[in-house]
Amino acid sequence: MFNHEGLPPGNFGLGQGPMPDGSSHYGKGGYVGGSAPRPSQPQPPSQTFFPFPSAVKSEYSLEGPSAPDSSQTKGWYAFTAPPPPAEAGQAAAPHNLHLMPPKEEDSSCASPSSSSSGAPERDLRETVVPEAKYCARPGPAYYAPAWTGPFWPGLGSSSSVPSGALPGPPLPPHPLQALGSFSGPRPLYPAPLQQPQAGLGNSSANTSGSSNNVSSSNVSSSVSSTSGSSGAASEEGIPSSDSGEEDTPTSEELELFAKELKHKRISLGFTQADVGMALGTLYGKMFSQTTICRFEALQLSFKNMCKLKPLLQRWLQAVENTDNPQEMCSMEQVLAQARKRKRRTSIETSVKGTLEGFFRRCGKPTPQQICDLAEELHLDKDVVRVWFCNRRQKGKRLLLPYGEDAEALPYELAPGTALVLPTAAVPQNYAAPPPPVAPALYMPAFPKGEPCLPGMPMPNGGL
DNA sequence: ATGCATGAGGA
DNA sequence: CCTCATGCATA
Repeated sequence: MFNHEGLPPGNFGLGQGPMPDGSSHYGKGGYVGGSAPRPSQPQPPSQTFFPFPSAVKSEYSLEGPSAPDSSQTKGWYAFTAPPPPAEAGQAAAPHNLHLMPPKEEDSSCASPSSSSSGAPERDLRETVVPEAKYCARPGPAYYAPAWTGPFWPGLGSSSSVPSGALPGPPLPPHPLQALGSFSGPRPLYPAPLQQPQAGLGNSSANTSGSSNNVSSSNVSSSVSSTSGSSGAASEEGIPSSDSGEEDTPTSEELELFAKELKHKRISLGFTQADVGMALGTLYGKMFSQTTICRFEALQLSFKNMCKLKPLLQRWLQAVENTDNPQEMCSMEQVLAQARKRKRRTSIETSVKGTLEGFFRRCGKPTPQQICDLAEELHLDKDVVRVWFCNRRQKGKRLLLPYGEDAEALPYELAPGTALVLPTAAVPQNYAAPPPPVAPALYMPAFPKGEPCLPGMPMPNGGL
């Protein structure tokens, strides 16, 4: 049963790739272990590597019910000691999973027998943009710290960071010089609004109105919390380069802004991570490269885009008004939360195909179905559940043209109509409907798309 | 750039 | 348990 013949395609060459034996990437030397690119010699202070407190043990003992499959990763990051990959069994990779429908009935949602077929989801993604744009950064930003609050290195200024709550260690002064690669060090930080960066609790912005309002003496830039209902309150102290609407911008405006942002960012030689950190200095709320990336690619929810836009807008202005924008971002994240995070599971392509197939038929499987599916696929139930959550989330992002009539795009398509999800790096244009990109069909058209289970609430309606 | 994960908040 | 915002880790 375990024919794990197929190594996940694509984990070779890539420098940091996982082990070629397909045994997933657990080992990876561990960060502590030292295989990590620890700068042994003087290096730009970019990547500060912090030693993980050996104390951090995973309280998550893996051992789940399932044996380590090539595809799963049950382990939690135990920084201390990467358990030997029980490769032996290697099991998994149930290629021929017949994914039986849940014992009981349901032929409704299962039986994608034909599925497996490699269904290369987006693995063969086209654009592997060689990030030439990512300038001067030696490497990926490791560990974006949980935004530990604003920190303005050089700025002796008032930066009265309301750090009252900042538990984190004081950030060491940064040798910005390293950035020399850029123009040159110089004081900057235009106007660090030091706002009571409230919400340190990550939930800050979610549904409820975010509380990021930058209230500083001068600019009361409003981080319009478009999110909630509030929205009001914003004012425009900021003459944004392009549309400075603080309130719900239109899709086009967002799109435009995203482009502008990206363009300027690149022009100035900043990485997305830089920008994310810069936001931290300006607002106290830092964002990861991921988020910035998604913003630029318009891959966030409309609401989210609206929320972030003001922040980014302000950043743009800041860099534009300063002599040395470079420094605006020069900070390094210094530490990370050595938190235990479940190791990222690497789901095999074939398995993904199966999941995808299932998803087509049923975007919202019942817990039971999830269980069954998990069993079939030899995956953890949670992994499957999360997969569906993420898939749904992705589906929304991709299918919804933002704004209004989004409900017209149900997940389930006409039977037989293989949905060509614009999965790839299709920058979903907010305004214009994304052009039919290369047909990235993952699965052969399915036999039939039956509705999910009887009581299955299809997501579309409830969007 | 994107896949999988986490966690707050909401039923 | 879901949605949503977000991020680490990876490709």
